[in-house]
Amino acid sequence: MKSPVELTEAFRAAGLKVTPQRQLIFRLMHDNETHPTADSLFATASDMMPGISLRTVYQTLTDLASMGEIRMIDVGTGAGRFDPNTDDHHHVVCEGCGEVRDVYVEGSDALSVRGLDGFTVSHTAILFNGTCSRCGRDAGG
Amino acid sequence: MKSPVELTEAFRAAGLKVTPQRQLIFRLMHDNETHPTADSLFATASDMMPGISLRTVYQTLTDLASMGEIRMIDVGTGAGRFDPNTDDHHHVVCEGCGEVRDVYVEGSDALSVRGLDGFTVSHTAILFNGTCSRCGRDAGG
DNA sequence: TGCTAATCCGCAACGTTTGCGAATTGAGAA
DNA sequence: TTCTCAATTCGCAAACGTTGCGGATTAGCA
Repeated sequence: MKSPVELTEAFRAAGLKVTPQRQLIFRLMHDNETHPTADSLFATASDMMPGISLRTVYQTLTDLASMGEIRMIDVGTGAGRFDPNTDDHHHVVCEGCGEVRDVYVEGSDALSVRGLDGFTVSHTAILFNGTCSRCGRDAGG
Repeated sequence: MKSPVELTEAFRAAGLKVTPQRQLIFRLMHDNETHPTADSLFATASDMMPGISLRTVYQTLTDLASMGEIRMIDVGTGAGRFDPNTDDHHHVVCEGCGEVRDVYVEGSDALSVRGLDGFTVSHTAILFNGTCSRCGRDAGG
């Protein structure tokens, strides 16, 4: 995603206003590799700006996503995650703690796929499920 | 998944009872390639057995899943889907009508993956998003 | 036939997300 | 700077999918 300064310009150019709430979310999402949920981002934002509403967090995240600056991802843990990394990549989620990390996959063009007849594929997502080093250690594995 | 008759044996062997409601769901799920949601299965079941509850449908699907007879899949369309196909396979979902079809992928062993360090991967899911032939035609594509 | 644990089912509750509307505010124009 | 108006904020309620609870019922075995 763009930097907070660039996002400010982009929002104004799109006829959207730049509010203190939005600027805070710009900063909290920039270079954020934790794949936060709307709620966890809301918790962090609330510490820095008491009174900000969850509704506004959702609103701004939706705006950023529709501008292509972030991506909403679904890793099957209930709540959606938001990812400022818009490069072509995939994800691994820890079944223990829910941590999500970016995964880069190459060579998928060489896959042999059967069953897509009639479908025009617009997007492919690979989701790895597993256990992170911390949870694997804690579980005595 | 096993046949309704085999499931009857398996349930009893596991100390679970075989009720008319469960037998109906066994039949409705057997060879079912529509990847139904709990609610759509409930609608079909209600036609054949008025009075059956959504709660029982969920319960039985959960039981079947924990016995490994079906799989619960999340294709990002809100409600979970249930799949009696327990072979190693993946899915494609139509962004227009929500239809889900099985997809078989070979050669994934040859993928070059970066970012899984520290993770013990237990399951990998590939989800294709796209448009089915019907929806593509309707959209004038 | 009788016993007992398993099941059924309706209801309420949960977590996530969105619609609504009144009050507020950003940002360009005057 | 002040004005103006559309965009935004925010709390509330509701939608959605799913699960917990508990009393009434029932399958399955002796």
